Amino acid sequence: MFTLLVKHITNVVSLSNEEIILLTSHFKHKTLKKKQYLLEQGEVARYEYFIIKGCLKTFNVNQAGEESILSFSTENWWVGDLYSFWTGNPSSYSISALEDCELLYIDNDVLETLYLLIPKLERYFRILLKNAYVASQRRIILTINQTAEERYIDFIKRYPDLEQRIPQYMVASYLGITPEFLSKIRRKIAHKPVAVAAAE
Amino acid sequence: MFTLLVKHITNVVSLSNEEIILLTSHFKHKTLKKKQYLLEQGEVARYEYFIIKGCLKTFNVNQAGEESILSFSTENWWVGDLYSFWTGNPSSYSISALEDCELLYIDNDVLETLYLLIPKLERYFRILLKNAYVASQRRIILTINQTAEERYIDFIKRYPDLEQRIPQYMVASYLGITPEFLSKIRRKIAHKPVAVAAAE
DNA sequence: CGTCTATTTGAATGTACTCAAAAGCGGTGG
DNA sequence: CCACCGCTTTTGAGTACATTCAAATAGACG
Repeated sequence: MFTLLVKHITNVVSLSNEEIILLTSHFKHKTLKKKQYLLEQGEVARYEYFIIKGCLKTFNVNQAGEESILSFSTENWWVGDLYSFWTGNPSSYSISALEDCELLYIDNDVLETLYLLIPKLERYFRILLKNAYVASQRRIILTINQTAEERYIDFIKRYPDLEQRIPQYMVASYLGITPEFLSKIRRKIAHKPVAVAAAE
Repeated sequence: MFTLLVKHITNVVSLSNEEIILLTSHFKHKTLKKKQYLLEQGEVARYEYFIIKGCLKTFNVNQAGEESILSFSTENWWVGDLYSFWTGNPSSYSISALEDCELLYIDNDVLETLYLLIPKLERYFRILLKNAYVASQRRIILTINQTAEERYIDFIKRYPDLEQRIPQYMVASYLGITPEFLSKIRRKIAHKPVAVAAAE
């Protein structure tokens, strides 16, 4: 059950067997059916989740009721709202399952105390956070200076697997465009499929 | 010289006097004149900089030669390219001074070894990183589902001081719009200044 | 004062959205 | 097995948001 998780951590920092046992003893297992929620906007986030199987979306619903998808998360990634946990403020995001999911989760307060017992764990999360931060910086640049068509081509190149698993209108929401417009982009690209390959 | 830096760190984690002395002994001081570069796109980032005085921009220049400003940084903030340091890859960003600057900087490799001597330092940077990540998530949501006008109003409310210090065409670049269009937004808002206050 | 850079203005154009409707597609029940 | 239902995707017309290009003003600085 913990294989994927332990592998993911020890790829980044080396842990002793004792540390691995201590660490995994604090995780719990959870399954989630498609469309179920892990976190609802307005709640305070208490847990961080590691995905063994399945796919989830993190999204924000604004005052006008419009949904914006911040991210998709799949196997071998963490999901949760760091901001909410850290500040104790209600979360600005909801998280829900796009497929049936299998997760491991840990209480954020327990995690903080574990940092003291296993300092390398703090390093592991600092490094993950750094990667996530870098990726989001990249996405900002992409969003502010590329057209929707360029962003879509980037998306399917970067996440070819996700493109298969996720309905198109959600991809549109992630890209910040309407489903109608994404449909038109796809039609346009289909007529010159070379462009996608050439963009390598 | 180290007052601001030490204050900033000890606001987040408590350090002993010995730790403070050890830490500050590894920092160097640097001044930068307006328009000088701290890092050029393509270089590998070696240092993290803490800003004592002044203002800088982090930006990317794409193949077409268009500049996109990723962030502005001022007093009491860190600046540097974590991605470049972490991967050893050339940086995708340049950093340059918008005003004469006074900085403290530390070699990233030295910083990594200091983490082992002062574990709390790792916590400090993890927390900073978390805040930076959260802010960039927020900006993504803002960028994908708000119009340029809404983003501009958000910007001047969030960074009223920056608005004064930074030329308008750079604000436009940060917002991902043309300077001409920002000018038109400002004219429009000027006619109904209530909107800005009402958006509180 | 002149020069250089930043900002404003306007017209024409392109990019993306809204609204309405049609077509496609996967289940479910008769 | 087919008919129907609900949901996703596609299409098209009209509109709004944002850009480009060119030119006029305004500001900063030597």
